[in-house]
Amino acid sequence: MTRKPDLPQLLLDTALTLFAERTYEGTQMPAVAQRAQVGVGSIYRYFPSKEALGNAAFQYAKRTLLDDLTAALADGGPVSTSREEFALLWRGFTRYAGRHHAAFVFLEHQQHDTFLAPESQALAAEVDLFAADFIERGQRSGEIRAGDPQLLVALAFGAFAGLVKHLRPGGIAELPTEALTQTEEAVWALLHREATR
Amino acid sequence: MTRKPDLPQLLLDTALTLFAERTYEGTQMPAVAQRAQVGVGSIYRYFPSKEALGNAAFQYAKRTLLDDLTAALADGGPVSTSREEFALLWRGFTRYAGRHHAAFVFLEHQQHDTFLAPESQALAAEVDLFAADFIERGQRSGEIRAGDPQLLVALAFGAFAGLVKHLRPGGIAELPTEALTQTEEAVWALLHREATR
Amino acid sequence: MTRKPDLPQLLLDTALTLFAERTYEGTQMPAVAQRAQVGVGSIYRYFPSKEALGNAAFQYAKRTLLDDLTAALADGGPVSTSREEFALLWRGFTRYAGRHHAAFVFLEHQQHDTFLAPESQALAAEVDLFAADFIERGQRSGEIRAGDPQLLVALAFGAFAGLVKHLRPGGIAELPTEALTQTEEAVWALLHREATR
Amino acid sequence: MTRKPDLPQLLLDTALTLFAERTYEGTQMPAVAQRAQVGVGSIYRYFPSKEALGNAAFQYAKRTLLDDLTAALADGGPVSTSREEFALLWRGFTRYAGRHHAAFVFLEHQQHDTFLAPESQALAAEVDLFAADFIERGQRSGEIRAGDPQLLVALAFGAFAGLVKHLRPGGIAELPTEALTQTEEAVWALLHREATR
DNA sequence: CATGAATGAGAGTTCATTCAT
DNA sequence: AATGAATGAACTCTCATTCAT
Repeated sequence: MTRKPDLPQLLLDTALTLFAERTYEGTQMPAVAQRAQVGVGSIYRYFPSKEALGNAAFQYAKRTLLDDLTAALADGGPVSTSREEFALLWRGFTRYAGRHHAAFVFLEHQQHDTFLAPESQALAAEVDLFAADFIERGQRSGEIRAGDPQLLVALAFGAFAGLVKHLRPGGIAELPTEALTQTEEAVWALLHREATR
Repeated sequence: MTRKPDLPQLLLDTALTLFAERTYEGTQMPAVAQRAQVGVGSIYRYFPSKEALGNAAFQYAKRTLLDDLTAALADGGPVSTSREEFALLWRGFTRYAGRHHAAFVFLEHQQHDTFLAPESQALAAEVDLFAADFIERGQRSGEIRAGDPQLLVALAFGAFAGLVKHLRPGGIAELPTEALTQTEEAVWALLHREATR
Repeated sequence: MTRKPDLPQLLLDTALTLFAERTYEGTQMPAVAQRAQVGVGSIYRYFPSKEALGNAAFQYAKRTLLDDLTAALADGGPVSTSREEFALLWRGFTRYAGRHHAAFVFLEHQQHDTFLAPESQALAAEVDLFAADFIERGQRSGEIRAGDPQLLVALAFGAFAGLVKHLRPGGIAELPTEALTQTEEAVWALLHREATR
Repeated sequence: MTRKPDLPQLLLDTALTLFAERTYEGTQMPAVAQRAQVGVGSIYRYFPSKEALGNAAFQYAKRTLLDDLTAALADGGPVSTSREEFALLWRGFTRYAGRHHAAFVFLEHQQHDTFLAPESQALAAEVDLFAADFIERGQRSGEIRAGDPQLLVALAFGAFAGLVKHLRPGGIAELPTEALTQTEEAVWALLHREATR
């Protein structure tokens, strides 16, 4: 009975959706199975435990985000300013939040410490470093304001998360292009070096 | 046997701490009891259910935040610009995040829908309206950039939340004053009307 | 604060009422206290445990029944036939069921074994013996049909219990006199020696 | 892991046994599970709650009784007198009380109001109506004494219940045939129209 | 391979009982 | 003597995990 072409992936997606909706701890394995139209036992063929499923989902979400951001930079061709690079990253973010809404929401849940394995945490750090690198380069070129790069990442990322949370449940797709552009500029202002007031 | 001077309050604080640490769903009633040095049954004398405790904690957190923000404005004396008002609000926020760290972290958890009663949601909306009002006035005076006020609130609030999350577990108290000022300016830039780029 | 003239008795009555309404096991000590307008602790001043209260209530109910039956016989003056004696007993029963409705209902609950002390069981047996004695005398005089006296008691008592149960919640007081007389005759027919058919 | 051929039925039987022994409220779910040699969780696969189990058991008991009575009448062939019909009903009762002793005892517990759903109560009424119909026909033919049919049912049913209660724990099986016949006649006398005294 | 009935540790909740006031 | 807040064992119910089919 080979019904599912890629069961592990289906399970990951389903889990992500439910985790986003009701939290990791608030999601039951039978619920995942039911939503995926699969028997409970089948989950355990691919993931040894709920914790493993949670970590796999988390890692999948983070990795996909990293891929989308990297791809956004690569596809955008060479850029000469941080503002231009930011535009590409912004596109990467919005694309990711649009296409993997549940994944993004899940990543933004503040509390993963209960089940996150060191490996997952390392991956999370990788994304942060990727963003911090962008900040640092911008600071060196004078385009981005001074300060702890990680802190600036946290601010910008937090603002973007606030945006997505605010738009829920429709997701970022619902926002008109104009408003999205305005928002992009606001977040860039957060990073941009400029005498304010 | 009235040992605890104010058990309901103690329970609220304890619950908030644990909710911040491990999520509402990840927190067990016995754990709350143990942390509060109380028997499990005692919780149920004051809160009819875990859900009730969760809502009470949420409302307490939101109300306290609203109070701190209101107080910050009132104590700051009359202000003539949005920037000045923002400074007062910023102080209100940092004070709140410093003193009620767990409460702030809990409020920033993205997923409360599983247990939040309408009453709690109404209170949450109240805080949003309070902030939106500040934005609208700033927009009318030309100091704050155009756009949906609620969305701008979401951005600024999200940035601040990102900051607090980043600083965990030490909390905002650990941040040097200078860095805090820089951060304040960055978030203001997010809101401030000014041609960027 | 001497508010209650006879607290133990009040508690017994209250307990009996609740036991009748919701079973011994279904009745909580706080519920008894509340109904009696007393603090929980006060019950424990007079009854060391719920079990003790249950037994005391049971014994009180049985003893009262025995008293009422005995009194009915004594007050009725000397009787010469079993039928006459039965009439007196019937009056005793109806009076008891009318005045101590809760007590009667409680006694008729089939399952007391979970909490009944040997002492209480002995008292129950005493009532049975009292009734069996009446049967035996009637059998010797030829007025009451042959058979195990205890079994006949069970039948007659069961019929009466069925009556009271049927009349609930109004109790036996609601039954018109005529119907009550008919019922008395039916139960007597159950005992009376006569070739049926 | 389908070990039990018919787990729901097994659980119903087990529950009935324990309810008869120690009351609905006095019976704990783990006790049911243990007696049925099953894990606690398994009960909840078939009955959503203790209350549901209680109602299912009650309904099963009542329905079985109704079936046995109906069958007794059907199997007995056509009858011409109420006395003959009563004999068949009596056989139905004794058979039921013999084979489903626990069920019968449970049904005779006076207090089911705490957990009985309207549906269960309706079923109970159905049995009463069945019996009342027999009474009414007998009254019309002049064989059964005058009076409220339901009340007469209550009397006769109560007497039979008293019998079963008296015979516990051996049950009706222990009673010698002769005594059983005598009892049948006594209960018939309760119903039969005849000048008593 | 996939399934879902079965399990039992553990979560939420109740309640008999105690004891400081 | 009376009270009722406090307690925790025990109860009802849930759910991650297993395994016979």
